Amino acid sequence: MGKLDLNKKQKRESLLNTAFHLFLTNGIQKTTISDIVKEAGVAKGTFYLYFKDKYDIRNKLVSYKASQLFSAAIQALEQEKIEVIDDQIIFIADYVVDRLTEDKSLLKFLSKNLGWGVFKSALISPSSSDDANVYDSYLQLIAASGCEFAEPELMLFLIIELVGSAIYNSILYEEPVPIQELKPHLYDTIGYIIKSHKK
Amino acid sequence: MGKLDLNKKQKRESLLNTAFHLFLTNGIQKTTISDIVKEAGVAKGTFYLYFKDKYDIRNKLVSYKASQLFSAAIQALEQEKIEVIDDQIIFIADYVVDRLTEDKSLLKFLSKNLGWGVFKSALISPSSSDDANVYDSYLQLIAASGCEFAEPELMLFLIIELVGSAIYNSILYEEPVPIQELKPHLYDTIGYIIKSHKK
Amino acid sequence: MGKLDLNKKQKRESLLNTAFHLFLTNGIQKTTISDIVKEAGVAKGTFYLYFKDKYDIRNKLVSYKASQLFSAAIQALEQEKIEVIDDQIIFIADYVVDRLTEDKSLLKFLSKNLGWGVFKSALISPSSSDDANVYDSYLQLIAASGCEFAEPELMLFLIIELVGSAIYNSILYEEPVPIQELKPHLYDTIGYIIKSHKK
Amino acid sequence: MGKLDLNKKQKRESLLNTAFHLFLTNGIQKTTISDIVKEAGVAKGTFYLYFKDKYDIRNKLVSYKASQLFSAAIQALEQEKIEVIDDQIIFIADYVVDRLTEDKSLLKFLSKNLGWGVFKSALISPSSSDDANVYDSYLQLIAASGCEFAEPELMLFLIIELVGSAIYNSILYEEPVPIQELKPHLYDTIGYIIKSHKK
DNA sequence: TATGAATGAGGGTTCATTCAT
DNA sequence: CATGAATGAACCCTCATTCAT
Repeated sequence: MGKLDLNKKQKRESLLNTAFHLFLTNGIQKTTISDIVKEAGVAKGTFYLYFKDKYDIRNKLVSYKASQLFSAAIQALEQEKIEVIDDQIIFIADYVVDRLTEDKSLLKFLSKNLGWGVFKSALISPSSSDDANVYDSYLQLIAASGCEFAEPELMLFLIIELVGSAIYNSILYEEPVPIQELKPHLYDTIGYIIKSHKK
Repeated sequence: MGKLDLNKKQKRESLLNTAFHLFLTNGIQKTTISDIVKEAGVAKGTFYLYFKDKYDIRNKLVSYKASQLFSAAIQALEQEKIEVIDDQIIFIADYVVDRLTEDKSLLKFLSKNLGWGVFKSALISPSSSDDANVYDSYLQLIAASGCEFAEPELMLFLIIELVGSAIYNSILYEEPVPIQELKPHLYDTIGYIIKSHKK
Repeated sequence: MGKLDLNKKQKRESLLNTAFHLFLTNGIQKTTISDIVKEAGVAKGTFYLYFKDKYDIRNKLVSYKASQLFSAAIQALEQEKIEVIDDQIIFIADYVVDRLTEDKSLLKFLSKNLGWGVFKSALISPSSSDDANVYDSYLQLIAASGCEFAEPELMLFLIIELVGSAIYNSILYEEPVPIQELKPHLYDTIGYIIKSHKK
Repeated sequence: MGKLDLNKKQKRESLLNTAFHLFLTNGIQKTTISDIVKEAGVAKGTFYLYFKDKYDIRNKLVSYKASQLFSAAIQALEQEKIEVIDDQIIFIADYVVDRLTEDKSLLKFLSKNLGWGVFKSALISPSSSDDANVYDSYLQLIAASGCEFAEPELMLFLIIELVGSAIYNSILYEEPVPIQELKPHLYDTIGYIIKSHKK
């Protein structure tokens, strides 16, 4: 990779990092392209060499951050010796919940922008080629579980939607209960969803 | 009520209706105050006599529309002879889901703006005094059910979040499955959540 | 004076007092008619029954307050036993300076709006008929002094302009020197102006 | 200086000239940014690349014009063979008064906006680096005069305030006397102020 | 590739004034 | 006399986007 290419990559990275930082701090609406390029230290026109507009860079960030989060969860799972698929999935959910409890800005950012559509496309075709394909890992877990599931995709969908939307208020506003109190009910329900999908 | 007061109420209603219509058609971001007043047939300054800004009118609409929707569901329930609390709640959920399936614009509008916080405040203290207090009705159902529930609020929260977020993709994009296919799983899970909260 | 007339007069007074208070607090530019009527407790239309616009009420206030200030100075002079005209004028100047040092808001208000034109018309034809004619009092002082002055009006003009503009920075910003330090130079110069006008 | 920089400077100048012209013609309050950019032939946004708001451009103009005026007076003084400091200062005052008598718009503009604070900062730190420091020139005159003065700054302050405020009505409204009639009294008083500050 | 000055439509908001009640 | 809802022109300012360098 030549020096110029490196420079190019650095500019892009700088824009991505800066945008992420500003999105978390001030929200997407209140972040302007001017803000991003000023903090990234590049000229305004340069932004348009790499991204179509503000929402282009947002989508790329959502994909990247979601992919990163789930990859880390799966890696952590591999360190553990959890055999049962039910427990494996709950472990991943718990990992993600904990991570988002620590990083509330990330929670806000992902919750507001991560629908099932973005989620699937993000995890199936990760932005960087060397990133793992998270959805594949999920299917492998299922396959290796020894159980058969009627509709694994639907099952994942239900879990994701339940968790994704319930933790938002619980973590940010402790409403209707704090996250630690919510967890048992959440994981209990996840357990039921999994069980009910087993053939 | 004098003629003037009547006129005032009409202006307000006109603004609310117009704003609702434009929010559904073009989205909130792309709807400007100019658009609203132009279509409502009032002067720009008049808007500011009734609402603080665009988000004030949105919040009032969300409250009003959500309250309306759930009130209708509860009224419909009263026409039926459903005894068991589990079935009553699922009936309400089903009524709401059907209504939102018919009116996808309303689905979009409410889904994007109706978090648990807004939801509760909307249903507990409805904007119009003659509106029913939906949350009270829920508590009455619980009380009349003959069962005791550990945490009825948390139970409702889980159901609302699960349904509210899952139906969005299913209705609008038939992803991962169309709503008719999703329903059995959804109501099955709701049933489990209710059961697990019974003392 | 009938009850209705009294009410009328009260409304007018209320508007004047409120406007004065708001002009001092927020400045004239930033005071709106809405602010005035809201604080005065009358309807918006009522304002236009008494005053043409914001600048009409300002002019009336400037006249009134200036007239009041100088009348008080002349009254205070009459309590003293000062014989010489030079000392009499300096006494008046000193009284006014002290009063404006205490009430910096009044200083700002008058300094910004009291040119020689407004000043003369204010003091020659006071708003209320029972108010003293300050300029007449000045001429009487001159007449009673036993001295003859070449151009008493010009003399007063020079004194007013010198004092009026010099004390502004001195009182408000202590620039270039605090008012107590400025006074001797000021009164010394006034003394010279008077002396040089004596025939 | 590149072509771009030149263009930039021209835009800025164009805005300054246009604003000055409009401020004189219509007053500052009634001049809008729209007016300025329209007449300057640039886009609205361009204004904000060079100035913060209307008052920013006004302050820069006041500084610039005042600096220009006094520099010219000092240059004119250098052409003359006036030895005595008293006469030198009166020469400068007279030059300024004559200039403002010719250009009544400039008189209005400076009188309304040139307090002692603005004045000093304008003349001590001129906007353009190649502009003379007028206040320094004044101090040099004092130093070269052979006299010692107790408080030269205070002396200048008194003269400036007296002249600055007295000529306004005299030039514009010939009140209480036309400027030619006022001059002898004015310069007489200035002479006294100078004399009284000599040690 | 990279720049950043320039654009200008259009956003939200204010407020003096009117007039039917 | 008094009201205050309604007006709507006009304001300031932002900011995504372009394009000559």
